[in-house]
Amino acid sequence: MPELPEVETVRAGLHKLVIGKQIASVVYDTPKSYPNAPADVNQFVIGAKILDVRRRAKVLLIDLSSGHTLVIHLKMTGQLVYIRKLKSSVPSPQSSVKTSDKRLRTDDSALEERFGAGHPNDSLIGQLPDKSTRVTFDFTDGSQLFFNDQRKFGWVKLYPTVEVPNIDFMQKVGPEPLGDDFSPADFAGRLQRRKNTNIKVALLDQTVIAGVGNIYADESLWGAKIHPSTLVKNLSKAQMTKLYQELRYVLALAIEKGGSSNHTYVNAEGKKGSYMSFARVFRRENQACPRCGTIIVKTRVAGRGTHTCPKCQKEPA
DNA sequence: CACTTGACCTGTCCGC
DNA sequence: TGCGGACAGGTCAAGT
Repeated sequence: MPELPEVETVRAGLHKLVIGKQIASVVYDTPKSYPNAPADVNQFVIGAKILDVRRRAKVLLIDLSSGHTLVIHLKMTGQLVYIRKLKSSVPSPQSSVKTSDKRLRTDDSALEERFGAGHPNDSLIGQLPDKSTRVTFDFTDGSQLFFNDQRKFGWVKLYPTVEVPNIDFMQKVGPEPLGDDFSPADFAGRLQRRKNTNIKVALLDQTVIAGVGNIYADESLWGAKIHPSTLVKNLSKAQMTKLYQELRYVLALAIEKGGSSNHTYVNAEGKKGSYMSFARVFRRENQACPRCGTIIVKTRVAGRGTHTCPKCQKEPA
């Protein structure tokens, strides 16, 4: 799920929902999900209020009144789901339906039904925590925030707020591609760090540019008519500028659409993203290229599933 | 060094 | 219907 637009969507949703809330208790499954000492969690999280929710690259930063910050990486399958407390908590009739039920996962009308009334996540009351829940934050007003992560790659970590800029990751990560001060020249300059590798690898390298993952790498390369295997050093200045424009375009569009989602994904506000219906190559193999009608192919570049139009994106010799 | 591969996990899908 | 294998939107560590 989460690349820059998805994490930004979660951030914006959380910002609306949890600022000012006070954390009453925290439950987590293993130290892997929350690698701080339990004593630190007790001292700096319990009782603290949420001051701000920020994002850098694909990482979420939740600033607490204790002077500490929760740093959260969702990796492949992480979600942050907020559930408010209902005045009278009536179990949803849907709650008896297992989430493994295919109809619930794929049928939009079922999702509409689930998210129809009140806060979109109200119908999840009683369904969380579930087996994917790694961390649960209980707020003093009875509402809850769940960190769910099927594949257990993600993590939550607590740092003193003033130390966050010094975290190794923060030191190394590249600039925000949507930043006002990020120019085509900056982009071309950063790419020179990886001039001997192919452009897809360079886009996915977080130290070159922050926040690009497999979806938006494929989408932007298609937009710029550049084959993912093209070596960075063989890109013309015009191609780099075009790629810069396309990258900014797809990232901004995806944020506007609430990110990408297939079936079950919902953000903190319980809304689905709709970028996938705008995707032009990603997961559209065997379908027509929207530009020229050629059948889109799926290959493997840099060990990642890669979608291209064989006509628009000429493979280097 | 720079680049590639495997590992981390669980779940789903596809072919036999 | 069951079972093995490949694959999934991310990043590290280890290997070449």
